[in-house]
Amino acid sequence: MDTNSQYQNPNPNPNPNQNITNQLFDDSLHFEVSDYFVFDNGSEEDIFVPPAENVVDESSYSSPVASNMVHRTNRKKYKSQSEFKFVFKTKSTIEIMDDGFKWRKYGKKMLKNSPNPRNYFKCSRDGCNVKKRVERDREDPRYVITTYEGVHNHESPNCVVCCDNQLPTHGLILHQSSSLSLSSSPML
DNA sequence: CGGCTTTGACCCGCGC
DNA sequence: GCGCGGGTCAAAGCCG
Repeated sequence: MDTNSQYQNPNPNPNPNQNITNQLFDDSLHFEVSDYFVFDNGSEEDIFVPPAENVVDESSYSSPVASNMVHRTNRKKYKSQSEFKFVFKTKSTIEIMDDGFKWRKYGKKMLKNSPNPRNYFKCSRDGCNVKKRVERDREDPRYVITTYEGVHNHESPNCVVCCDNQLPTHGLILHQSSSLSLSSSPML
């Protein structure tokens, strides 16, 4: 992995879908972030929270600790693990959006009671254990549900604007690559 | 040839 | 205790 090239390339995503992504965004931003949810204990698995409950709990901002990341030797912590989690739902025609970070896909799973597969990604940066899950809303396939777990310990390769007035540690970040990312901690 | 995706198998938490 | 279901691993194949 040539990590240096990531930082030089404003659009590091090698995914073939990237071409589609850029095309879509060039074509009048066919997506919108509809909802987002923040969980800090990994205790909430049901991401289909009614919109009225889409409240960002300020307690979630209490300094996410990277050391809570699951070590490979302690695999299968699952729901009991305590690490930062951020879920948001996006109205999009594509599933894999470029959020500025470089992800490696490591799994795909068909879920029960859902016609759509769930895709599993890890941040490909060495030492960064952030994970991301992407799936289509089983109730409304027009929406893509993205779940971030963990905290990036590095800066996004192509961060342009950080709007963090209301989200002190989880700012929305716009990228040159035409989409957005959600930063779960102060960039290190 | 290196990096990435795919995919089947395995692992383990949780509910019954 | 058992089975189900979700998360992860890792080998194989693909692609630039």
